[in-house]
Amino acid sequence: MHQNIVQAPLAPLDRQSSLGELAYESLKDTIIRGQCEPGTKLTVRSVAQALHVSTTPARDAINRLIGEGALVNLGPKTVVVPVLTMAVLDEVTKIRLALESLAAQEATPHVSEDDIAFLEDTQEKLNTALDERRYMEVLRLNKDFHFRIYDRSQMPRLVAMIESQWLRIGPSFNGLYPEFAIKRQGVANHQWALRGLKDRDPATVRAAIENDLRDGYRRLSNLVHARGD
Amino acid sequence: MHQNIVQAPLAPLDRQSSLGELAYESLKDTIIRGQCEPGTKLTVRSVAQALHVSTTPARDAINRLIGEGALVNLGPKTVVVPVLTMAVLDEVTKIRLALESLAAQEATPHVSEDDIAFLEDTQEKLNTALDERRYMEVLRLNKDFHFRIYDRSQMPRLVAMIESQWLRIGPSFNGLYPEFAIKRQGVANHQWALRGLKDRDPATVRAAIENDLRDGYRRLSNLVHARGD
DNA sequence: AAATGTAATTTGATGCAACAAAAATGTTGA
DNA sequence: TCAACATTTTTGTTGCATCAAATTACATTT
Repeated sequence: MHQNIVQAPLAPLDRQSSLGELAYESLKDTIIRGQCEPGTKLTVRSVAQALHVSTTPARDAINRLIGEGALVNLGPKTVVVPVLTMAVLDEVTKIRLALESLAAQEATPHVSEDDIAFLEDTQEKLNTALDERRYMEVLRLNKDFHFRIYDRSQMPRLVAMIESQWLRIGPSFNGLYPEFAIKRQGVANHQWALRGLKDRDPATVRAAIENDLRDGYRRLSNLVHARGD
Repeated sequence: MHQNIVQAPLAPLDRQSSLGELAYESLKDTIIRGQCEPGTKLTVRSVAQALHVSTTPARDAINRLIGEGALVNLGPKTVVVPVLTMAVLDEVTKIRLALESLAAQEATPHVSEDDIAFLEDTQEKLNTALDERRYMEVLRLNKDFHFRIYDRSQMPRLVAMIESQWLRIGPSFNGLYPEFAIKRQGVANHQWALRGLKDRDPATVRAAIENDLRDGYRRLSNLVHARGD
């Protein structure tokens, strides 16, 4: 029995860079969107078939995602999209607090007028999307907001590490409860961060981001608890 | 012209788990020991030949190490052991401060009597090795000391992230200047950390580890600067 | 000599087949 | 009905041939 795990939301795989790279991007995108229900088994051959490539690029993509923690190796022949447990959420949150507050703090001196304009624009769109209950877009805009700041830290390795932490949490919620991921309270934190950026005050930006993460943690931990029924 | 890049210090590759896993461990060990001079090109075929495996496991190992940042992809067909620049050292140090201070702090409440005994024993051996100028062993013992603490944080993902930061710095010094990596001042920091662990005072342990990292940073940055001649 | 163009070689990527390990399935016996 | 066993299928791993791209070596010209 061949499970067709990954089919609908696949990019057509235009040929630009290597197939392994494209397979990785496509698979990652599918996972981060929550299109693969956590717990779903992934096999080399099913991924290869879904992406219309041979086993080698599929294997590469899976291995890479395992390395990032976006997939986990349960048994000897079972890789799955991990189900977020309370223990993992706690650990990832602590890691995120350490990394993202560092990025926010380091970014502050390097934020330009253009960055501020982009962030204000993004926040406005975010508010609109929130009003109109377009939650998937809210998630995307929220990510844009955060990473525009982090990018300015000029610490590319740090940004990559932060991304892989988001990749650990996203799959369990983005597809299932997008409406819970962001709420009104997040807006206040973003405004607070924007104020800190304009004032070029790293401590304020840091505090605002930390508060944003803590708020998010509370909502997510409620969901994890609720799921235990 | 076939450069035999990785030859002497290769483990014989006994067959226990997958070849890819063994190739990864062997190659990683070679790199971390500084046996591959930074800047050295690695090719799939040369690694495969050195490890007496086919190209597939060799490719897997290289890809995995690229993912971890232990190897970098310069050109389209050139992966090298990265040469540590000042920019990278600065970034990695900031990341390490964030991650390792978190690990030290979280570990403190979970440290047992056995852990303390191990740490004191390790520190004693470290002092001896330092006196007898067995610097490679000093490096190993220093790593044992730090990671025994970090392990107790009960945050396995965090520990893995810390390890990959060590992997970014080690290759450029362990093989070249092992005598500079640890000095007397490190001893005081370790004793300070031990005191904090015995008192179960997370703030002290955290401060001691941070100080240890900062001392290490000063020494390493001197080396990086000196190398610019 | 230095620059330039061309041929030979090296190299990563990719697909594929074979194999052994592990699951899944089916069957038997109580 | 369920547990234990045997069989079939699935699956990751590994090695290898092929191909196109990239690098290197070399010859030619200025």
